[in-house]
Amino acid sequence: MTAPLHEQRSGTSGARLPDTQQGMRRRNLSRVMHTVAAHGPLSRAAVASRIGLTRAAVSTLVDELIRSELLDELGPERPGRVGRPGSALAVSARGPVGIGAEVGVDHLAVCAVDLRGETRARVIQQVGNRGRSPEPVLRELAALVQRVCAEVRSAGLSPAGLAVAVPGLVARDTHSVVRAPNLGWHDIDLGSHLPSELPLTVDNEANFGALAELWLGEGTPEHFLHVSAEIGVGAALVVDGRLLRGAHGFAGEFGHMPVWPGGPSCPCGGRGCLEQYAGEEAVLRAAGLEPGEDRVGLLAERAAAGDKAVRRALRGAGAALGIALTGAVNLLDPQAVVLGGALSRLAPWLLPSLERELAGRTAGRARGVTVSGLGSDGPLLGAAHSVARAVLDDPAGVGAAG
Amino acid sequence: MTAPLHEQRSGTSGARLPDTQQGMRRRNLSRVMHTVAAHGPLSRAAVASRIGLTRAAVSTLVDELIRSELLDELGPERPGRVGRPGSALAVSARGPVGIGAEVGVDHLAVCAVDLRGETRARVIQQVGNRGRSPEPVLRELAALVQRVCAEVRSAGLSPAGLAVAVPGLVARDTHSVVRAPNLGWHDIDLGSHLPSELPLTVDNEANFGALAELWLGEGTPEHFLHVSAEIGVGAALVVDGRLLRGAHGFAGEFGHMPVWPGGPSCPCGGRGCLEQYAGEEAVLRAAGLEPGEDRVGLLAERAAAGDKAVRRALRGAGAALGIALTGAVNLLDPQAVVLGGALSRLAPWLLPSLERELAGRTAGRARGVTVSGLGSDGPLLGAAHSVARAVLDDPAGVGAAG
DNA sequence: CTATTTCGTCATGGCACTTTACAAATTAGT
DNA sequence: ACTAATTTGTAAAGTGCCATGACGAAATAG
Repeated sequence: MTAPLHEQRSGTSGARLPDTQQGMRRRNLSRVMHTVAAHGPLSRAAVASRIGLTRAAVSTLVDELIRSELLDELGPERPGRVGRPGSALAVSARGPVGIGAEVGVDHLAVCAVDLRGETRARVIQQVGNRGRSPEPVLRELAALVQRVCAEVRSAGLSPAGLAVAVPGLVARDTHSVVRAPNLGWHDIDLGSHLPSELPLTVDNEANFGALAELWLGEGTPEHFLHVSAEIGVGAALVVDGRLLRGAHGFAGEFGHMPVWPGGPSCPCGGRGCLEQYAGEEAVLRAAGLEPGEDRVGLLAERAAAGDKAVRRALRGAGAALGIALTGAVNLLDPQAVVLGGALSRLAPWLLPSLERELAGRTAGRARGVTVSGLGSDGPLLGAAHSVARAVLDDPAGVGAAG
Repeated sequence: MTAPLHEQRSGTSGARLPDTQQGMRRRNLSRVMHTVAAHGPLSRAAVASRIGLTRAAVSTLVDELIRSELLDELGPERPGRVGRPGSALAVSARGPVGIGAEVGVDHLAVCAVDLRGETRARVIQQVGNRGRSPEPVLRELAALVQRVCAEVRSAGLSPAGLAVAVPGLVARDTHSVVRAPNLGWHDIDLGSHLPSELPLTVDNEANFGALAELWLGEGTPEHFLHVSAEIGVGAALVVDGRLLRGAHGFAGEFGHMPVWPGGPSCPCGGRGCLEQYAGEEAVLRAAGLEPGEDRVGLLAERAAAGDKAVRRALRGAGAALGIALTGAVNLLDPQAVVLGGALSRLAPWLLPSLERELAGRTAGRARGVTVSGLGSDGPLLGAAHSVARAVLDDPAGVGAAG
């Protein structure tokens, strides 16, 4: 039948991690948590049959998770079927929470999400951060984080980690913002400016936005391309439910796909990059608008009002996006393409020309282009959820502390 | 009793495979095999310290592998250091072998590779397959496979599986060639035309070529983009040592990246696709040559001889490749770009213009472009090695049969 | 020639899951 | 209403796998 042949897991040679019984236990604890989190209240027996372990084994796993306050026993299920009713288990609402933070060009935001995925606290502060030096911005952010932490702690929750979304490139596996053109930051190590009592993660906002789409989006598949535009145009590729980060963590530079290789030159050194057609500045210029405060809102408003120049500008941007997406779709064969961030607000006017280019150039092999329902909340929610999911991925790591 | 294990190690929700002690054992057997295969003859103690298990545990694992004829005990190592010398272990040269096969446009090839990576048998047959119907071609291929199997069996080896590389699209997790334009095949199920006593894998030749590069290439990283051109232009992306196959298994359609979106129209429905500039036909036309027998050889010969038109054509193709690669590199941030297949023979004349475009458009962020040393052997070797590596990945699956 | 180091193995023990058995709680059937 | 059937959760015994600690074997160092 279907041969297992190709299933090479970790690519290549040599020393992978050893497999010990403790590791096995940890992975099984994680499986129980994920299963309960994903499929609502479930009895021990239901969990057992879902993950393929015996009821007895699941019982001991569940005991441990309940003792760690990661699972709650809700009591007997309403029967309905023959046999003794199971006792419903649910992910605890009073366990650890993930803290997500976002540094935007004109705002700071922090929120807390529990293991069930519920947002338990949230603060947004409008600030013009463009060109401001990092220290005061991060001091303010740290204060907001402390406020949210205090709030959730008083509700009996314990912050398990902090994830920060920034509009710029972050070096892989570090806390360093290599460059964030819209903030004017270069080589800033967030680790030294933020509270150090929480495990810290720093990543690009587009990456967190894509993860939010994966985890929270309605019917989002496990393999998709997420395109978002705030000021630049970013993309994030999710493969098999995992983010593709690239060798240096810089994957997703969609803004500099060549669209018309002979076109206007771009600060990146290239010519005719996507950003020259679909970037915020380019669209504003093509629409004949002055850069102002809420630029995206302005575009959406004018387009909705029927402004010819604006509509033409957005059609052009959509076409450029379509051409760039053609390349990406041909190369990556994603199950879906999702437009997020500012693009989702402008989608009604972008989509027609975008889909025309994409469909025309891929001759029916086109994948559906969908629009994110998360709006501008994606990165913040993705950051917070990434921490919560890290707990689900290794419950023992947190349970030990508790 | 080969389990159809579906080894999805998704990062996300729900029911992954359970972790049992048997699974642990299997994974540790695999680790031992991989370690010995990758790092030459090794003593039990050396393996133990490399993979993090105790000497005692490794001893039992090794015993089992020796009984299965997957490892050989070579005897005491030459000392040199203080202490009792270890007993060298090596991957067996008389265990299972992987059978690789290739259906080319003008040849058929089959080879056998043992667990050490040595090629133990090999047959090539020149045949013009273009436009020939699948049945006779596959009958011939099956005969070659039988010949190679007989040959290795008489040498005491046992074929563990068959992997076939085809120049076309293969539906994910099937044995079906969806379309192979250069052969003129559509929806052909290879499973029903090939010997069924061996576990079968069918995949695109570009994919196998990339895997060969990963496994056999000198200093090939775990994250790279492999571009190969035979008739079309294909690409394969390796991430973390694993092939990115896409939602439907069609990832890597590099030939239809838009390069000059207003350019000549392409059978795919688009305009100005890469294939219109760097595809074999396009290059021959631009060079003013007639399509003939060994077209790539002809191009290389004329270019080497200084033929102006040919050189100009190749410069153009290189530039188009560079533009298309710019997009891919920006999007994927690979550690390297490798040119394989026909491109490696033509590299001397393609590279200058290719690198000029790539470097210019990525402003120093360019990754090195390297040329594969495997030449046209890549796909065949990749196929055979994929079977051999599948054995290393799950020694228990084969050992049970032996 | 002895002390030291390292290797491979054996016996013992602990840990994680399975098997088997059983009591508890519900529905189905008479 | 009462029994049979079914399902759940738990407990006790069993199995498999690796860790620990001890030992003899085989080399080097002094």
